[in-house]
Amino acid sequence: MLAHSTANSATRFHPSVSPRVDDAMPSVFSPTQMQPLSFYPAGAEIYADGGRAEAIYQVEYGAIRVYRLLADGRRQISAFHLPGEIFGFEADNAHHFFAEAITSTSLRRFRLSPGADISRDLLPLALRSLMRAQDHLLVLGRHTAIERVAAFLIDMAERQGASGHVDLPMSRMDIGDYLGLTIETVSRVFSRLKERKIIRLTNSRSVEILKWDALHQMGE
Amino acid sequence: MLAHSTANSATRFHPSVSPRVDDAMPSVFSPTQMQPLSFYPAGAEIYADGGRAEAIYQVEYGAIRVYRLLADGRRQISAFHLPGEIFGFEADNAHHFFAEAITSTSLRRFRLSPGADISRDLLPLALRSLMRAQDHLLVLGRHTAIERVAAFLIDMAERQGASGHVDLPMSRMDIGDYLGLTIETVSRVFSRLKERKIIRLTNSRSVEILKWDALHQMGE
DNA sequence: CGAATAGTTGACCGATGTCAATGAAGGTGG
DNA sequence: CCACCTTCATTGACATCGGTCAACTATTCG
Repeated sequence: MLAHSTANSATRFHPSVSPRVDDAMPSVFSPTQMQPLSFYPAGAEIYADGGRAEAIYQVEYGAIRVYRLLADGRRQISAFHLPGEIFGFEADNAHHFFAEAITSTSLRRFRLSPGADISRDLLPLALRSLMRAQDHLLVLGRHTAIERVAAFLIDMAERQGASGHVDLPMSRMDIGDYLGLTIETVSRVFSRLKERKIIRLTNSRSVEILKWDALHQMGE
Repeated sequence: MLAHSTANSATRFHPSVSPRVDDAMPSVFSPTQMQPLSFYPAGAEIYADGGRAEAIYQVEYGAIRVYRLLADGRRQISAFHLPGEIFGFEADNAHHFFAEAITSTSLRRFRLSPGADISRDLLPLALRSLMRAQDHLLVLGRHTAIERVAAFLIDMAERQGASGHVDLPMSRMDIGDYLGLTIETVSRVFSRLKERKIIRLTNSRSVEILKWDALHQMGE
């Protein structure tokens, strides 16, 4: 029942810090708190369960997975994060998750200085994160395999601008560990969706949605 | 695959409002925002999906279930709330869940006036709620039936003071809809735990934990 | 006391997991 | 640039956990 074999083999990588400030992505925080960008290669660890939580992160480009591990290796990915999205809040000052770069990724880091009160900025982000987690609870608790994959594809499509084309930076194993399925089941569901002409795969990481309505019907 | 048959039969009940202010339960909010108590009989609706969200609630006594419904009747309970706990935050000003009293319940209601900034008070509550949702994600995504029930019992025990005795105000169907299982599976798991002398049932709603360690081993 | 509701138990079934083989894609060194 | 190797994805055969359907029991509420 090992969900994956290389969970702890993620390269512990000291991120190189760029002095460049990219202003293309508007930040939710004041410019005074602006931080330089940090780069992480694919698989690099952003933070680990048990570490001190003293910052939150915004994805500049690339993609992040945030997950927990059980003692026997089962893994639950609680969220993926795409460009513009902010992650890393905790209820106390310790991390309770692992966060890793899925592909080559650049992050902006915002220190949470103990004095400053940024609850006004943080609350809407925390609430959005809560809503997303609760949406995901419904998927994991009450959706079938094909419904889970449909919901996942719709979500990814919407977060990427809702064009017909969806990029999947993550592996089948990542998708399985996000949806509570095995890689085989994820793969079979993709095949069934292809058969039914609901999606088309350019390659295994690039999906074209052909029947948006059919997908919506399953996914929610 | 109907998860329950009476989801929408919850009595729409106009709560009677008591003028009494109970000061036994310390509030997280300033006394000026103190509200009188509202009483709800078992099954009464606190709020419904789609309604305006203009308050949050603290349980005085009793128990609450917060859930979503799918079109075909499948239900996912995202949380139970016990005395002292606060629920009802939303990312926008609309509810995206149903909330019902499980047993006869009393709530304190805190209006969220549009002007006042209570993000300082709300943030830690929202973060705690987020953590709980993420804990539950792991249970639904990667735990077996027996592990789910074990985790549930541990959680309920800890929230009730972690003595050996656990009160379950909710039905087997509620537990199933919380854990992503059917009532039959929940019942069978309880029986297996009884067989193995890990728990004892005084009656179906009252559990005594006999082997805390065995339960912990399964539940996390 | 009787009816309705909730819970338990059993037999069987099916969706998804497991194990294994094959195919496709991407990275590396010659 | 190609050949090899490694990793990832797909597909098939089979096993299993939990769901479904049904009968029975226990509890609660008129």
